[in-house]
Amino acid sequence: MQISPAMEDYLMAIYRSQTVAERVSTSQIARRLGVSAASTTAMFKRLAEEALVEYHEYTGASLTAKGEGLAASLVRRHRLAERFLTDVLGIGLDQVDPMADRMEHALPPEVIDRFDSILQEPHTCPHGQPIPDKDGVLPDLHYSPLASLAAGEEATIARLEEGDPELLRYLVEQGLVPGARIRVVEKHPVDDLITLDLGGTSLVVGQRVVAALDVGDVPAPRTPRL
Amino acid sequence: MQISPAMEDYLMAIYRSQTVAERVSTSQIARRLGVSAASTTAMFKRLAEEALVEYHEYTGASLTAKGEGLAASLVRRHRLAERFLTDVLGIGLDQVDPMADRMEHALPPEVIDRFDSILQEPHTCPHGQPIPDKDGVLPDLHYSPLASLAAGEEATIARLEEGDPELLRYLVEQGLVPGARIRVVEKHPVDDLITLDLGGTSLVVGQRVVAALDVGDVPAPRTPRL
DNA sequence: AGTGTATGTTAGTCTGGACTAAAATTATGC
DNA sequence: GCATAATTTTAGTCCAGACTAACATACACT
Repeated sequence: MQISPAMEDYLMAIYRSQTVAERVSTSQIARRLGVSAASTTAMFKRLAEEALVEYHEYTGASLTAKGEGLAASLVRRHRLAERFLTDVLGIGLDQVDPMADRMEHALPPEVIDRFDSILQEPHTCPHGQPIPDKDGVLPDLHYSPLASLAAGEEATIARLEEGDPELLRYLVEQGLVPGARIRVVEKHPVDDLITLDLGGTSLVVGQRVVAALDVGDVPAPRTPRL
Repeated sequence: MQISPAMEDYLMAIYRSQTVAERVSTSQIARRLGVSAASTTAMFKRLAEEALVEYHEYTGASLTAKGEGLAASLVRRHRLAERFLTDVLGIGLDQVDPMADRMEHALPPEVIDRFDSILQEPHTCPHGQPIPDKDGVLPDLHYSPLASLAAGEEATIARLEEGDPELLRYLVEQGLVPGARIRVVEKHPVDDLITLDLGGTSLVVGQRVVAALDVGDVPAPRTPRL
């Protein structure tokens, strides 16, 4: 059978929800995709028929090797599309995720390959999420959470969580994007907030909003070669 | 109501079939889209409900002003996508039409606008078909059919018919693409064939296969500005 | 261990877009 | 001008993918 766009959406959602071969629940995926739990159950069954997931009633599903390979290539496609949108077309970081959601199902493999080489084989999307390589292997990026930094420490922003579009728009507006250099001014353990200095301006954010990278390997956009 | 991808396909097909406000028949569109006549009838009705076409039973449909405007923007999107695929990604002329068919429904307006400016507002697709401008107005390109040339005359290829993928592949392989300079060696009126000289090699083609341009305005690919 | 709440699944429905087969209409050939 | 051919429309079906409402299971707490 053919893999439909809907099946691709579910596969990606499972891939992104599942940490090291854990089962993923119906409601988790339903929430992530904005879909009813009943629809998710139905799709879990279809995916199980295709041997893309292993599904056990009432206890969730996990990707098979086949499913994981496919999902990795779909995530790769999505993240390369995002990189292309920002780096080549100059579209804002806060706009590319929904655009890539729309576009990804329609991008032929040849186009993805061209994106990859034009962008010089990037290993992160513009938000800092890792891009699986052609064999589905994720680069390991050893980021530290912002919460792990002590007051006074400096770091380079490496990744933003993609969950909340509203929040993302705000962070981009404030300049808190991958590559930005920050310094921790103060930590507020009680309410889980943290005060940052960002090139002179000061900013208060949640400790889980961004991930910091404390080594020199900044995933900044490179100039595409054409 | 929303315009679905299927509706877009039908609108484009009608737009491309209809010469100056003529009615277009059910079977014409069915053939073009590879779909049954019954499906086309059903869609004509849906489009009529949206005031995108004027539909009269048994005698066909024609685009309304609203439908024509929308169709023009869809054709624009398709042809700009093709130009992008050839000029920026370096994909072969004979492969881009089906790719653009897949991609077009998923390309947001912002992306189309970026394509347009990166490509420096091209007025033809890579096959030489005109690209409507933002107001839906087609550039008039005054090409002469190949059949109109006499033996000995020279011309620049301006357009290829997109109908037959197999034929298109062959022509591209032979180098008979927009921008190529040719000379008519001999005309065979009986079997409707014509012998061309193409930079030293000789080639026999049908008289309606390509359109020739006898002025200097060659729609060659330009270097994209980035 | 039993019971209440969370979460999951089943059953039944809807919609868009395709199909085939049969009926209706228009076009064509003699 | 009428019979037949071609085209178009209708009627009925199917499938994917969503939904809601009702039922089933699992988990958590006393």
